[in-house]
Amino acid sequence: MEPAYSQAIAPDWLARPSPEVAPDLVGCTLVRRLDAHRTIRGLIVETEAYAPGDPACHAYRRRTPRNTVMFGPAGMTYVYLIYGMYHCLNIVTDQDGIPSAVLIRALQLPQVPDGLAPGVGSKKKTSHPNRIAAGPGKLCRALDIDLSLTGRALLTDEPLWLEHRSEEVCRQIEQQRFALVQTTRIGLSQGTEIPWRWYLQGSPAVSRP
DNA sequence: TACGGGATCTGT
DNA sequence: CAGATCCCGTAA
Repeated sequence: MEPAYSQAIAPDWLARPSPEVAPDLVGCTLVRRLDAHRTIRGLIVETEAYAPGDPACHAYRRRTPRNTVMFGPAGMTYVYLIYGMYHCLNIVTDQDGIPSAVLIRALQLPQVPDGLAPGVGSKKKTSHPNRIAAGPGKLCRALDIDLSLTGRALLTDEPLWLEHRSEEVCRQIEQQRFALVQTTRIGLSQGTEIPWRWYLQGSPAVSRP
């Protein structure tokens, strides 16, 4: 039988302003279906919000071919290429017509996905298992996410979907065993003062504590 | 059509 | 702290 947490998060739950959704997504699970036999689950431990009026948002100026999915309804993926070599995964949020998204910045993986990490250009040392998805680019490399996965619905018959916090994670956050920390976002040249980054304090997978 | 910057990561 | 590496937004 299906465990309760295998139900995908519904688009309605994501149809709120991204600065509300981003902290709520911390502690939720991102699921990557690679093929019929392989599924990767990662605990979301770090997110950032991007919203209208925000100079760091890709949709700040206007609608373009790249950012057009951000203008659509919540519950879709928005993947883009950065620095010619890394991909970043966003969750589209808020009402249809309001361009906003949540960047998934880091995952805590239960185990190293077989044959995927640490990527094509493998290094001498294998990085710490808990840091294979510690950062938006590393996360996409670990889960084999590229531009072909942009504009996809987050549903269980799709390559990617989200699941709500487990009872255990809820308990740990409520009891403040995990503190949800709010800070400024990383890697920006504009909007650097807006505190729209959240992470689980104490998680070894956070990109920059 | 041309140009240059970017929500990153790694090794020095 | 520099380099890799390429898509895409902007200007011309």
